[in-house]
Amino acid sequence: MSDFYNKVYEVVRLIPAGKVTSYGAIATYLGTAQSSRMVGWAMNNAGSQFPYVPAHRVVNRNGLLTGKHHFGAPTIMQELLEAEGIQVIDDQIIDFEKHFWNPMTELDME
DNA sequence: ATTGTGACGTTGC
DNA sequence: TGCAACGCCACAA
Repeated sequence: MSDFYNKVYEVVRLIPAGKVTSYGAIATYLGTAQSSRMVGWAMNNAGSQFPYVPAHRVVNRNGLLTGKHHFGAPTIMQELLEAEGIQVIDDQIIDFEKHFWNPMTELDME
């Protein structure tokens, strides 16, 4: 497993409940801001990772649940987010920026 | 080594 | 304001 993937999973696991972040934010934190797509693709294998990777807390820059189809059921992602107190309407996170969790701002001081 | 793709992002029309 | 196209990097075949 490439470190890139590992880092992605690591950061995603660090996302506190009730918070969300974007693929681009993670990519930028990892230093590969242009590889935002890679982040999403990494999540593709997240299901095989342990422990559980809260991929539902990772959305696109629009706060849209673009990857919900990869959860097995298109409703799981929204359900999980709502369970954490995040309002989701039509795959769109309400107050996205308010729930936004920036990895470089939160754990940049290393 | 080359080609294709991807849960994104940004720019242009 | 909405949709289309391009770019970009890393990984799989």
